[in-house]
Amino acid sequence: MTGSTPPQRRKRQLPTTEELRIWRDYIETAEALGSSLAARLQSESSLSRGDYAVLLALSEAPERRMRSSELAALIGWQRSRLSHHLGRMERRGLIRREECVTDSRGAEVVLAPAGADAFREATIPHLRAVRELFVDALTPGELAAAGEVAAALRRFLAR
Amino acid sequence: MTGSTPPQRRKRQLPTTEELRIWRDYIETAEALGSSLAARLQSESSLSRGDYAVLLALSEAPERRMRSSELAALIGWQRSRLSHHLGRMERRGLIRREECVTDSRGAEVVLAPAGADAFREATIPHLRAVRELFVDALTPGELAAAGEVAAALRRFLAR
DNA sequence: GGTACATAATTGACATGTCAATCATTTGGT
DNA sequence: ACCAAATGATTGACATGTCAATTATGTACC
Repeated sequence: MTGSTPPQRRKRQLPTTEELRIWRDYIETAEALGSSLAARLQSESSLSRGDYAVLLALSEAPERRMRSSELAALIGWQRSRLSHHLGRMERRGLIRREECVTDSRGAEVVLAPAGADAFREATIPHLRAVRELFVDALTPGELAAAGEVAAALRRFLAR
Repeated sequence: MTGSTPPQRRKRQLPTTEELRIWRDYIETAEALGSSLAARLQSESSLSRGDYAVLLALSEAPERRMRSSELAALIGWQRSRLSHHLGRMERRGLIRREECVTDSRGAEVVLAPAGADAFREATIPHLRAVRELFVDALTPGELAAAGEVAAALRRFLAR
């Protein structure tokens, strides 16, 4: 050690108490919201948030099918996470996996009828929950601010 | 069905496309930030975010000990989650559990020396990560807005 | 055409989280 | 004092998530 670090320098490296308070508020609130939403989804539809994300992506995909790694990228999951989750969903009959014609390493994930049904039934309750837990809690200005904050964080993270 | 729902009515119940976009942005960004932070903590210190939350609370508690359910309430966990987690932390020597003198149903969680060490070593890297991933991504105005949004959501959720 | 490397996806081991059930103790009402 | 209900905490079963290793196939290049 060649000398002590002056306080000004430390302040540039580490968050202030106030910044830290906001961070904790931010992340804990988002996590609490996430679990509330997951609990409502679970109780109202027998789908988990993960199931819902997968089924939503497949519902919107052309032919209701998608390459496994595209799907992973689209919903932002690690491939191994998706693979495990698809295994569970396949056992429940929500999706099927088929070999890919153009690349025999690849797999295509296909929305199964039971998956489409489950998704359709879950949609309205899920959207209602988003409104009740998130949208209704914020003024229009706060909502817009939330969007800007998320966008800024996302840009920075993807940088 | 007695008739179709007029659009005005649906709009009051379900989020608009734009509101939904903001919701997804909000929750996915927070989750991505959470896992980035967890990954950095893990690689720089051998503590998980859960470990860190428990050790932080204990570090700040008088006598560095706390009743198990107080701890759960403080960090916002279900008791069973805490119980499982404490079991794992106890096996690693980070905390100890002692019987409570005033209530023999209860347990007290005590910060163990190894836990205090691990926490101390993890703190600086963790705070640095918070700054680099969160604080540095936002302007002062955005930071304040993030705080207000979190507060509003929290008030509404706790209502 | 064969070898090295990259890519797609799965697997196994294990950490983490949720839910419902359980157990022991305390508390409140009579 | 007694019993019923509430409380504190743990447990078991199982769903979910991460990491590193593995398998199989494609691609580049000499």
